[in-house]
Amino acid sequence: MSDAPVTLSQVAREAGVSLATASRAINGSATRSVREDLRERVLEAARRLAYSPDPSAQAMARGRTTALGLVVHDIADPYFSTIAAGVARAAEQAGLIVTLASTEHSSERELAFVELARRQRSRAIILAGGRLEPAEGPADGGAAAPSGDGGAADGGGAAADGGGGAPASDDARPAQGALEAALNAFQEAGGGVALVGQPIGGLPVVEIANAAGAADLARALHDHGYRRFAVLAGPAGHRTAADRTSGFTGALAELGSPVAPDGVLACPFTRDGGYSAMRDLIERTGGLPELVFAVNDVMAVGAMAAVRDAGLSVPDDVAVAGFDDIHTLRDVSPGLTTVRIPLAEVGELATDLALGKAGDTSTPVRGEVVLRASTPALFGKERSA
Amino acid sequence: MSDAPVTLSQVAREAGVSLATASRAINGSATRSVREDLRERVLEAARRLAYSPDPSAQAMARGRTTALGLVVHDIADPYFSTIAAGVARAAEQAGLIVTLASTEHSSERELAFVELARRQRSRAIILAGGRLEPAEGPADGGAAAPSGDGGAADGGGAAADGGGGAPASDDARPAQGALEAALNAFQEAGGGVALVGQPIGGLPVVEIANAAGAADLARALHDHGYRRFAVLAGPAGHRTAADRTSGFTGALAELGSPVAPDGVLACPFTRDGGYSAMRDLIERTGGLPELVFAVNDVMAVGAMAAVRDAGLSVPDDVAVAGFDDIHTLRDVSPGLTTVRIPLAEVGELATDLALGKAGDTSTPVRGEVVLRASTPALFGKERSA
DNA sequence: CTGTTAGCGCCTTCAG
DNA sequence: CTGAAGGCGCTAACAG
Repeated sequence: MSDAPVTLSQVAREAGVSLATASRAINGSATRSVREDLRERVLEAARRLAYSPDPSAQAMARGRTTALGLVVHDIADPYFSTIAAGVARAAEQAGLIVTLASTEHSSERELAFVELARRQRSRAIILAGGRLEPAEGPADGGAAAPSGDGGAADGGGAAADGGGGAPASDDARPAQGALEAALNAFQEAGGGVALVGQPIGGLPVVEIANAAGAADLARALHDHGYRRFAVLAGPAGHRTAADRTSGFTGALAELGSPVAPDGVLACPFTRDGGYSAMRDLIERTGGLPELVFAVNDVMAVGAMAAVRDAGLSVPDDVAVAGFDDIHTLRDVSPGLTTVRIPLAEVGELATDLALGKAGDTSTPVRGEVVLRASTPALFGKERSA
Repeated sequence: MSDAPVTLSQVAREAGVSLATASRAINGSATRSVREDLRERVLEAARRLAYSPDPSAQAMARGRTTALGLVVHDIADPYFSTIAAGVARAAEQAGLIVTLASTEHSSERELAFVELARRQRSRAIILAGGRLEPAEGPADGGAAAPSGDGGAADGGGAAADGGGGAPASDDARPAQGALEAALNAFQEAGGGVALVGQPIGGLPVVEIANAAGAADLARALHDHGYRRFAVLAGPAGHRTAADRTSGFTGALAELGSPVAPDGVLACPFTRDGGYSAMRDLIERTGGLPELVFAVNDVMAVGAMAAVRDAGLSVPDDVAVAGFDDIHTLRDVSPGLTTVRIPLAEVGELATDLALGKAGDTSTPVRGEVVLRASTPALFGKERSA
């Protein structure tokens, strides 16, 4: 069965019309219209021959592709893969092909992909995940903490959502600037852009109300009777982490239960980061706080593991809360209190935004506090100091 | 900053050579070679102008794209997203762009994507995820079981918005045949193909030793003293599920501890499937088995949730084991005994295979049994009958 | 309303 | 070894 791809001209010949007519019949030309019977004949011929247009040719002729670029830090991370699912769905609905780029946290790759998208004339590009401001490596605060079993070597294979922003420092600025420039160039070239997380320059962004969500969480926990908190705050310079941290501590300060300065621990945005930070907290003299808020679920799960490994219990010895409500983690035990972010919807929203189907700005996506067993209500009972 | 993409001819002009020479200098023509100084000049000009070829144009001129199609059932599923991470890495290394398709379990979409890949002249295509053998729908054994919190619906919500396709699928069988045909056509058209999971026709496949892994697991558990088992077997007709089930039960039969026929429960391949099947098992008269093997980790986690919701404990009342060793689930408590499949490597392997860099056939990927706290060794102690 | 004619950006025979 | 010319499949001005 030789299967040399069917071309439009073959369809035209089969239908007995000219190439142009066939083209117009198939993708309803905006300007010219085609007589009904002819169009029927063309469509019929196309169907018979199983014709399907060559995207590359169309792209070249039209000057723009049918591709939507999606760049994430790590597609294996549930945070990103859920967003990707939303993007995939919306893209398909829009008749676009999504090209995936998993940068593995390299901002160089990220930049390269944006440029690729531009010269490839992608219809739009979606950037999920934040950029770190300071140098790249130092974020890794503590040593990786292996869990009981020899886990797969995946050090960072955890959540690393959002995060970007610009700490007023002047170092490491170039990468950020280059990215912004590339994005702007892409946009000027007619491409749609959407960021997920925090803004860069004035580019369209699906903002996630990190601070507000964290503040809501703080208030809910305070209502539950918690007063002494600690925060596993993620790496310095990580915008998402910083927003969640400040939203949380800010709300508590207002409630009169401020978090002590040494109650805010910097650590990697990963499972291992949460694990080691929690371990440090446990080993510290002075006792545990009543509740530890990890700025994302994956870190929270790492923290819970650290608690268990220390022979302690969640929530009896310390309560734990996270952020994101990663679906795959829905059944950890005890159930993890968190702030649910509708990640798949965020992906769809970002797609619409990038495609200009959602206005220029989108309303920030607000999370919803989900209280579970990891943070039971405290009825007057106090914990050891 | 107007940024009309730089074309090759601009580079040629800048370098003072002809278009042809520029082309040859840049992508080292196989036949003709270019004088050193000229090539230098061209390369220099290209660099200065930040030239980068237009993939669409190249694709059209060369007759093949630089795209690698990856089609998975659901990119939000950690199983697939981990494979995707491997594919993304290998593809980047090979200089290919990966186009992602998340079919949401619709074999029509799957087929459509394969055909898209063909007419789009993708360099290669990777299909991950098992196809169902018999009919499609009946797999949905039990009703979806919501967990404590109102989680996102995850049960069967799949091909709901299938659009208005014509394909009146009588008995899903044709879909399988059509898929195979499409894949063959793609291959004959010069594209590389790689499947992940089980074979289809004689196509290249990265096989996962599901039966062997499950058998290893069964033996390990038997060594631990377990004798009475049940299996949450996934949907009927699901090849992967069936292989894992038969591997497990087969090994046990050999060991003299066969699983009773009614100890094998069909259910969806999802978290909710595992949950409801386990609930059924619990509500059944006759008591629980010592250990329940769910054919994948996500189901196992659902099963553990069901146990907890029934006021029982894992592993005190019943031990649970899964399959895959999903990284994100590494910290569930108690630690889940499972069979580790190096999913990211599988993705890389599949990419190499599809690109013809790994021979025609690959050796099956063998899993590794990982024993954790969900299946403690049984030292003579018996459980209620 | 339909057909003819240029290209899109690049690769690749062909001459020179 | 280099330059000129043709064509990939399709769309979009132009005629007719």
